[in-house]
Amino acid sequence: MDRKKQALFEARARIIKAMAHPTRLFIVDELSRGQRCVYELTEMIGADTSTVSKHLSVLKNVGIIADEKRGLEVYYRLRVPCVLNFFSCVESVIRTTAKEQMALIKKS
Amino acid sequence: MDRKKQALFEARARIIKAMAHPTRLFIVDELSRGQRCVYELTEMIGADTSTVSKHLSVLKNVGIIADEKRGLEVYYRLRVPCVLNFFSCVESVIRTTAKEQMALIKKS
DNA sequence: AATCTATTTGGCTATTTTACCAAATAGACG
DNA sequence: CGTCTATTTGGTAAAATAGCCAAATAGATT
Repeated sequence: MDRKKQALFEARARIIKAMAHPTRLFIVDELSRGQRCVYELTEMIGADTSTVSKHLSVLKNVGIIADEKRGLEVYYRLRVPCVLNFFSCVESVIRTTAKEQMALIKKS
Repeated sequence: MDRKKQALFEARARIIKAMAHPTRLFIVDELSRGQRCVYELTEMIGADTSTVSKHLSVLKNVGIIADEKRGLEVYYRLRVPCVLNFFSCVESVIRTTAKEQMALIKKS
């Protein structure tokens, strides 16, 4: 694998890694329904504000979400909505696995 | 966030996390072009065989790839090809970010 | 200017992930 | 049977991640 290809896969991994956490997936899902500020998300998630803020910055750093300050609150929004497509594929991985396990159970 | 919703996002994160590594993205990409055995992948990747084997088992454990032993070799194949869709979205995240940075440079 | 509010940052610990080496396993083949 | 080959597993050290608390910031508001 040459240096260029390596760099490509590293760049891709950085973005996918940003999605690879339940809380951050929740945030992406929630933002797909509109802008939310930090304390709205914090309440729904039920973690420390600082924790939520850090999750938001992970998503922001790779460009998945964007923020905008309005008054005291900072509102976040989805910048690249196609990340929602991840979900349908992920569901299909889950379904495929479930189906196979079902088949195994029936056999035994 | 209730327990059920939490579990859903955890299940999804587990699958996305399996993709969140450059080497594993390379493997997925390579397997999209056909079955490969461990030493073929190891050669392309240029890491220890045991390292590659472990990456393969991460992908296999969540059901993204499947294996089949033939003779001495173990052949791996993509079980849920839709994971390739991740790439196009990831590219669009990269493109969006790049465009914005370009705009910033022009302004200054 | 002082204070209050929403958010971010720094610091710390616990946990997880990764990579390599060495050793174990599984099966093919002389 | 013993050996050779491809792969997996166990062990370990280094690095990355996640969560909380406390402290710092940035702006509004009085």
